[in-house]
Amino acid sequence: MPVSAPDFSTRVLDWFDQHGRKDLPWQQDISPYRVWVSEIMLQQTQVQTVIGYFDQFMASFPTVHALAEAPQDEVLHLWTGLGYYARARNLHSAARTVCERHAGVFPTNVDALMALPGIGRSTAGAIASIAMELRAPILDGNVKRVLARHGAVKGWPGKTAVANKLWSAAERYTPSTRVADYTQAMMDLGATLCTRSKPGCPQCPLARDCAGLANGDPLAYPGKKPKKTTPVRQTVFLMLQNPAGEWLLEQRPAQGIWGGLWCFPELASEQDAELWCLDELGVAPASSLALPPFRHTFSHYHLDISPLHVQLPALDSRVMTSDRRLWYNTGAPAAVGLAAPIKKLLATLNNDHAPGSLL
DNA sequence: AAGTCGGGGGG
DNA sequence: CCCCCAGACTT
Repeated sequence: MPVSAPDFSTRVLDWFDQHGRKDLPWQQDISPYRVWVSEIMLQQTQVQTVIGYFDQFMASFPTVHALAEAPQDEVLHLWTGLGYYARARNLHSAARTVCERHAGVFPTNVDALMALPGIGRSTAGAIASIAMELRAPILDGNVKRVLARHGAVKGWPGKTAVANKLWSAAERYTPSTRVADYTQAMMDLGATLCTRSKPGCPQCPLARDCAGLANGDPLAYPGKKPKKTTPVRQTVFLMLQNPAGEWLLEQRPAQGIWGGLWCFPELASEQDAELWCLDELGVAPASSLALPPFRHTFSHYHLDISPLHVQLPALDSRVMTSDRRLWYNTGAPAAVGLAAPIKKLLATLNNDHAPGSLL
């Protein structure tokens, strides 16, 4: 039997009042700007991870104007390690749009929010409901799980037909009062109670009419994404160090992996190192040392990285004629974005400089 | 509809 | 190893 929408939302709200989280950083001093930044950071990223980034980002860019006026490198710097860097570039771009075309005020309807880069239907619904008390549904990973179980909606939500059913349920149950609390409640319910592998059905306010539970296998919902083999790619990180101890980094193009971040030059093979140095810098390496290879895993492929540490002789200043190259000083790091394995390698080598190290 | 885009936490 | 996370965008 279908539940009446008021009954559904009332039970969810009552549960939230008693058990929901209300002390997350972005739940304080709620504003469209703060909610927007948090929702972008939280896309495909767990709460615990975002907690380590949100306050620092807001301290650096307290207003949408501050964000709009910041250099992109600084935005990416504060995003380093969060992943999905297009989110940061889109956030920056959207901040400029809000300032230049909306006088610094966020639009107050879902369609106009969705017109901003990086804001899709679910994020627009979250901003509208949480920050503006507008009746707008969301459908993030948590809500998908709650609704798929409650309605026994079969299939993987990546399929349009399945997503449409879930959006329909989300729309139906979203109340017109206390929408902000309801939205927070549904995400919280999915994140803390209706979890992927160990749902707390006995404590759930929706257990009474949960079709997935009644079917005897709530874990079957939502359907799983079809898996396929992840390919392995190889690369060589050319870790060039000048006599001052600085590292040569290059900025990656905006499109593709690690867009806009700064990385070591990449080679197809260690054999290419000497030629690269001669062609690009006009000098031959003073010495080189292969470091232990390691694997970096993305969502869609593995990257086997072979770091090659190369010491350079003194060289002239022609190297820096490109604004997409810089000498990175780990003692006084530039405010730029670094890919996670680059950051890790630099940290490792710094530690290895401790007394007794061979490096 | 399928592919791309990170990094990390938990089982 | 596996799964997927307060998804959006491009092709």
